[in-house]
Amino acid sequence: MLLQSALSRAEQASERAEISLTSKRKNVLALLMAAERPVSAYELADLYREGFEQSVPPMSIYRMLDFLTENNLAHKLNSENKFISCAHATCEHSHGAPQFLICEQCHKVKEAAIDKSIFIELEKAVEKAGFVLTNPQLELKCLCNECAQAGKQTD
Amino acid sequence: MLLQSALSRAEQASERAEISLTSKRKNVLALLMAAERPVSAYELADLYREGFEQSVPPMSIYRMLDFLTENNLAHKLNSENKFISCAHATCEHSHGAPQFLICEQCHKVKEAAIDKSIFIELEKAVEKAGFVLTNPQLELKCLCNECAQAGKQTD
DNA sequence: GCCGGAAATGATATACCATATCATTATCGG
DNA sequence: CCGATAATGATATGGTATATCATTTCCGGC
Ligand SMILES: [Zn+2]
Ligand SMILES: [Zn+2]
Ligand SMILES: [Zn+2]
Ligand SMILES: [Zn+2]
Repeated sequence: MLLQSALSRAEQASERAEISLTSKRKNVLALLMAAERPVSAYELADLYREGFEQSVPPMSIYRMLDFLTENNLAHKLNSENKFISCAHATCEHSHGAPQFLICEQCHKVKEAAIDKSIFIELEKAVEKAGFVLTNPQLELKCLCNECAQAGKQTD
Repeated sequence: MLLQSALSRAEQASERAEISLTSKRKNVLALLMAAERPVSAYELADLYREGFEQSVPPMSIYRMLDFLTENNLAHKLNSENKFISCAHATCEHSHGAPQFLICEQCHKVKEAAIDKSIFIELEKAVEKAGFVLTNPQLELKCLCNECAQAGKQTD
């Protein structure tokens, strides 16, 4: 079961991060990991009820998500109003500026670090325009190869 | 009055674009231009009532915004759930992939074209990850120089 | 000018996302 | 055990977005 392996991964992450990952936070993280796609806070509340047979109010989910995102165990996709587990939640990989490739068709998301050279060029361009980059997170609307392929056939 | 000059600019834009820019759409565009910052559809409904002494339901505002964004006269900032007039609404400048620098402090926004070399590198990186860039629009959380300066003093 | 279809707008309902606030419970060192 | 702090629950409310059907406006053909 996906949830099972996600749980053990969340366990590992919890041990690595020296932070108070309570059982509910861990469960929310596990649900995010099992989802493998962005989910909303309200969806998580539903998933929690179904997966753990306990009702958790959305308000609490939001707070747990705050915690998880502050600790880079999860991310918020601002352009989607959804959340996703960090691709590096289970490795010690230090967390740089993330970049999300979002398939507009199947909503699969791939997280990667922003390419170093791109990052530097971006910073330069921003500075030139009279701004300072503070919280770089790129969310790029794409098609995954599968969906791009499928699209071509029906064109 | 800002609205007045925005109206004439909207007029120009309307003439340039060979599209059916109705008077209400033009008014919404004028309001966006006068705002000079991102505004929500519901804010626009309020502004419309105040500015033109006529009540327009949010639903209609959304539709007019759809039209304006489809024709690159306005843009939606997906990460803010707000709308902004296109910086090139009044020039014949063909519209490439836009990039928005958003001041997290004062919410000023600057629109610029994505730097060509950055765009190419982005496309390469995306392709390498098994995706195809479809609708490139960068929304970068920044501080404008004024706010960055102000921030330093109070640190 | 009248007519009929298409486009635009209005009206209403509803779903979904997010936060504010106060109450309650869990946790932990002393 | 106590008191402080952190975490969670409960409730209310606000903000954003869409679905659907009704009405009006616009425009070309007659
Ligand atoms: Zn991450
Ligand atoms: Zn896909
Ligand atoms: Zn533009
Ligand atoms: Zn600023």
